[in-house]
Amino acid sequence: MIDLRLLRDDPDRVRASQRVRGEDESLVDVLLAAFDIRRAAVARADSLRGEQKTLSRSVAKASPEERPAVLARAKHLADEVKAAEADEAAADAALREAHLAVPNVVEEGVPPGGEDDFVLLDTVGTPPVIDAPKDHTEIGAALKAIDTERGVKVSGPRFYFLTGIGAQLELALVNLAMAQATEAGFVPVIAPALVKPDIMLGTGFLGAHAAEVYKLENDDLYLVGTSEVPLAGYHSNEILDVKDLPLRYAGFSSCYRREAGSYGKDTRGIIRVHWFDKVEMFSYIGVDDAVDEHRRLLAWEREFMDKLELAYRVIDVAAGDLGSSAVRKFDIEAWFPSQRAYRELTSTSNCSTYQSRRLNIRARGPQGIGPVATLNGTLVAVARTIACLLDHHQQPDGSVYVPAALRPWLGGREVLTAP
RNA sequence: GGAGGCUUCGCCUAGUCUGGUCUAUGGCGCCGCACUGCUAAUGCGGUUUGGGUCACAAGCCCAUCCCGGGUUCGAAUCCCGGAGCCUCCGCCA
Repeated sequence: MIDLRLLRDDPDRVRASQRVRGEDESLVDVLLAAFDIRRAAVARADSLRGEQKTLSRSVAKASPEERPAVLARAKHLADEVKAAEADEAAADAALREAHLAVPNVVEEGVPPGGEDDFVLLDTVGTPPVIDAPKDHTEIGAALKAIDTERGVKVSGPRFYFLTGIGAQLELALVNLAMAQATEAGFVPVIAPALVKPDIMLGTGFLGAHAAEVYKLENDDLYLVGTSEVPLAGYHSNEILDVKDLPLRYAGFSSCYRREAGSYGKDTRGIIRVHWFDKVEMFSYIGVDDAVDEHRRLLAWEREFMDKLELAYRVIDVAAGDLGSSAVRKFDIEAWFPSQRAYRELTSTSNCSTYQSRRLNIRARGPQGIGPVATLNGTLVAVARTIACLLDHHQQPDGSVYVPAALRPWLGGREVLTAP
């Protein structure tokens, strides 16, 4: 939900944001109009209610002779109030709808355009040169680490079992990520993967990407696609203390994605799956510090990539490819030798006050109560990272090299070999 | 799943039976001022949140007593529905 004051003061900035996102500029004017209509409706209902209050108080004081007349007037006024309140409610609903339809106002400097219009910020490491590289599905099967066949048998396409060293690899990655996050001052959190509708709506996932989300109809709950959702909801309807900011959480949870509209994409292996586990960084921070915090989240993501000894690049995602909550997004893409391509492994977004407004999260400081910014960043999306590790660190003899940082969590193993 | 109790502006609490300055009482905490070598104590004042008007000030106005409806000129208070918490019973791990 964008700041309506910003909209009123500088509607052109919001229009410009819509333009670089490739979205409808007229939504801005719809929102402006809805805002004006609501303000007028509120003013009218307020003043009628005020009159009614005064009049109804005078009923008790009225003498028996004047009472019938006063009552008659009061009754009439009560009808007017009722009508005005109905108008007010309708104007409120219209404003809300228009408000939800406008995505966050992008940060200055975000590249315009769509998926292919990203700007390359950095390239790290040298992609390994491998003769006839195998992909992670083949390697994972040989190591008895990934069982996609039985995943499909039991749960359907885009499901898998991690077994043996594969299961251990997940635990190792999660432990490594959690250790790094904890050392950086994040509070480790195990978060629920099912949330209520208002939380899902508040984080902005029921907008353009609603088709991506699993819903449990019988229970009116959603399966989260990332622990960003429960971590954003964690402080919903709360007034935080500015002294406590930034609040940083590292959430571990399972993540569920319908992958609607990605038919035929990455059908092999565990790069694109309906369920995976993830450690996500989440920050609540003062509005003025959000841009710096975004850079810090990116730095922590890079630190983790470095620990995994992967060749990767960092991109500044174009406006049209941002989620509705984000003002800016940086992705880290790691090298997959079997695909001869960089593929997204982590992603960090600055959501400024978009989520906190929807979720009613504020902070109290010396200057009173004000908005807070929320930001998120992936530390490790386990399945895809395992896929990358197997692919990237495969050896000619079929074994897989274990990055030094991961070894303590794998009983000191330096290579993974078939059991 | 069954029975009962509870939910008031940070926390605790008065008020609900008997609808009308409830424009919500008091305490704790917090903020400011005064007093005092310092601290503490004491005294005085302030302290829900959101919205409208407006300069995003002050002031004024509206809403807010778990949520949603209803009755009424008027609801914290009466009626209906829902949620959450607690206790007991049942069931399950």
